[in-house]
Amino acid sequence: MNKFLKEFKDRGYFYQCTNEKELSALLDKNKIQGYIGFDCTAESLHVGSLLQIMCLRLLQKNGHRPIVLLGGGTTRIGDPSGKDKTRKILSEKEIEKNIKNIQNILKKFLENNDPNTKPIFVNNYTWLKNLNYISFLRDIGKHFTINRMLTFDSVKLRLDREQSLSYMEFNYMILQAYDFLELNKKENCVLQIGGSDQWGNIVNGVELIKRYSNNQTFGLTTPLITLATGAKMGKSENGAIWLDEKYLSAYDYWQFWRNVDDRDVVKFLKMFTDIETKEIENIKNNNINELKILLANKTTSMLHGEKAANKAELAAKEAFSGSLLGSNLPKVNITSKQIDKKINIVELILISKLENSKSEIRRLVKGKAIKINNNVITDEKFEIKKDLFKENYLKLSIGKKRHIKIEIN
RNA sequence: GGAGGGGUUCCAGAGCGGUCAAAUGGGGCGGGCUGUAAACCCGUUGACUUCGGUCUUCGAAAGUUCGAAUCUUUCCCCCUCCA
Repeated sequence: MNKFLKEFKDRGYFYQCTNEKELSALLDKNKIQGYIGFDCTAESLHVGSLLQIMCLRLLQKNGHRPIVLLGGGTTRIGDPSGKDKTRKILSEKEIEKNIKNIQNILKKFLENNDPNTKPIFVNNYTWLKNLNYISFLRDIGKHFTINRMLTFDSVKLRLDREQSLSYMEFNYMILQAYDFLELNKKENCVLQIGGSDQWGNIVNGVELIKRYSNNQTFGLTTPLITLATGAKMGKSENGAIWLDEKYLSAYDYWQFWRNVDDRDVVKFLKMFTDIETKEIENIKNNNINELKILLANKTTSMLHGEKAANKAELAAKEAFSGSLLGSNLPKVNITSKQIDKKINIVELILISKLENSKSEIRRLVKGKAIKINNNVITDEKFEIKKDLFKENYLKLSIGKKRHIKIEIN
């Protein structure tokens, strides 16, 4: 089997392929262009997209060129795959903003200087916006039969549940197929990778290209990743695990990986780090907590840089060891004036923005969840005095996992 | 187009004139145990509070009533069955 495909499987990325044998042969013979499309509905990507990104990196690692397709056009329509309801349609401005943001994140993972594997970023709006309805129907539409389209899950499931599917959404798969055709023509792209829910859309593209230009192309899908607990990956207690520092700090990102379920650690090392699979086999019986730290360091370095990862690790050590005060923790500033006004613990937490409900903070105090410099605060009227600040800052903790540094300036 | 059923707090789902800030389960949060894991146990889960209470919530608006999530009217939205 081809080296890329083998690793693709070893790492747990593989779910389905349109023609594995021939794809393997092609990859042995040529360096190719492969693409993944990213939806631009959200303002940023979260870990749910990380597997797709890793696929592109693997492609790159094997000397092939990744193409990132940003769905500026298709996001204006909305993919019905896996959705019960029509999504709200975003404004042009929002989509443009999202594209920029998402592209910046992807660059962190894919940008390099090798002319052969340097990623190509394209926005399908550039070709979709100019389509002429009549000629599109004649050239492209004639290759699709309604009979077949109705059998695809994205359509079938909606119809089975008698949930309405607009004509606009119904066309989504045709547009995605057309994207593939366009990339095949323009960039000689012969492979589309996507999540398992994209299978129907991908197959449509492969078939369209076959009929339209008689070129052979391939589709490859990745499985839906579920956590050991059965939950979908990507959400945490505090919301989505964003890949954008603006929405989730490097420290919190590191914490997300540090806190994965024991049963998921090795799987995630394979999926989300560049550590060679052989190496992972060798170390997989090491201390589980060491492995989690390794996972957190690797994933965080990849996204936020090694420096940020090291800092997060150090901060975590300080936060959880209990002895040090945690100078590397995320910090919130407070003015000397604010303290002179005699603020209490509730107000301090409000300032820290860790919580924004006084009732909730009072509840936490009652539950012995609040600590200042590792000492439990039991009185909600506890006054914040200057002598609590050692070397200009104090450590504020909520529960076992949330720690920050409050600094006077 | 005809006939029914329904919209309740993060989700599912009970309540069907006062005892309802609203059962129960899930999820979340906190505590305990531990390893920043899992499992388990306990507490908590609208906001504000001088901890006495106060204010805002049960699709939207108006009304009946001393009192409404609960009754009436109109409107909006969903679902099921028939055509």
